[in-house]
Amino acid sequence: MSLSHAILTALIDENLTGYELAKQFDVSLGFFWQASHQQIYRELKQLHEQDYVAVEEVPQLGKPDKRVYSLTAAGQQMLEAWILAPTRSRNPKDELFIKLYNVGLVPIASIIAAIDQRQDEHRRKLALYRKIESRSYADPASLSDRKKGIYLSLLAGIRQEETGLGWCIDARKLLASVDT
Amino acid sequence: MSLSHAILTALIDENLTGYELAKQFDVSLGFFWQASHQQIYRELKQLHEQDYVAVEEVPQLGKPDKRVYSLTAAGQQMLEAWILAPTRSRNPKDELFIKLYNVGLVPIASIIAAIDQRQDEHRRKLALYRKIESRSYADPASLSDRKKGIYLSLLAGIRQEETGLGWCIDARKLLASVDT
DNA sequence: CGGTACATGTAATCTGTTACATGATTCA
DNA sequence: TGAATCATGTAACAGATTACATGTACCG
Repeated sequence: MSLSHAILTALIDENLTGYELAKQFDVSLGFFWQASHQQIYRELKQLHEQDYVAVEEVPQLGKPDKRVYSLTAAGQQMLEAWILAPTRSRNPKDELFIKLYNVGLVPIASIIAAIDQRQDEHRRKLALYRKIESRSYADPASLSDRKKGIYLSLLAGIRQEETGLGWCIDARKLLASVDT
Repeated sequence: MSLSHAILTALIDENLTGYELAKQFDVSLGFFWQASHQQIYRELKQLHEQDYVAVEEVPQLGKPDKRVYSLTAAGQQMLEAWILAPTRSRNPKDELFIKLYNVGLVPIASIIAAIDQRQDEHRRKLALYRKIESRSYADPASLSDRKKGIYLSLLAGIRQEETGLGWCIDARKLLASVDT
């Protein structure tokens, strides 16, 4: 599965602890692939058993010892092979649409409330992504190759949020004609 | 979880067998919530234990007996309560972006191939959604309330695919400036 | 004194995927 | 004859979520 590949990807540039990886998965890569710390620790254990990552134990004063993970040659090879393989497309799952199939069953206000909630989420994410864009990716053509790839992910995020936001507005308009 | 709610939603208008439900989950509702027949049979068993659905066994000639499921009053109440509750937003997971974070690690042609594959998927889905739109939802304002909800789901699908398709085209352009 | 950050994990449960299993009918 | 459709399921495994568990340090 792909959590392992996401972890290996994060380890290309820097060596990280499980804790630091979990934080990475709350931002950046985490915009497109989320994982909890429990998943990450479990996955790191398995990656280590297969020698795709190496560990260095770093004792610390007053804190638990750190376990700093780094990518091995085998790990990088595995990652490269996975990139060449066909990409599995995610099956979409969105509760909001199940709710929309039930217009007429419940007061329309409750459906509209769900759309408003979604609209807020889109707005928050869009603001965040645009901030990152203007800070680090203002001139895409002059970016390094690696940054171009990351920029394209960000661009996909921006457009998805814009599309979602626009849809929320139009959905509200159409639902205004529904009573109850 | 929401598979149960998707099943109850499908049972509002018609009584269905597990097999028929599985087919529904390949189209319509399935555009936004996918499930395999194994999941559906398991879920139906649980829904029945909780009395959210009722079963009628229908003997058939030459075929295995059918088990036709219908929504109970308790099931409908449960569904209504769920619609009123806050909508959990799905954590996004898309392998393609993990691959994009690795531009520079592998020949760029392999990343472009992944984008082309995605572009095809968008095109296929878009063509399908537009066909459904022109057949059944050409005049949104005149639809029944229930159909309006379903139409909005379809509209979201159409826009998502359009956005994805546009992104693929732009991604290809930017990656044209990357060598190797 | 309470909350947040640092830092690592286990256990139980819930979902999802893949493979296996059966058997009739219809269409090309 | 072989593939597709109808119709139901079990079993094993993989992946994700939620709750539990521990303990220090620093900031206000």
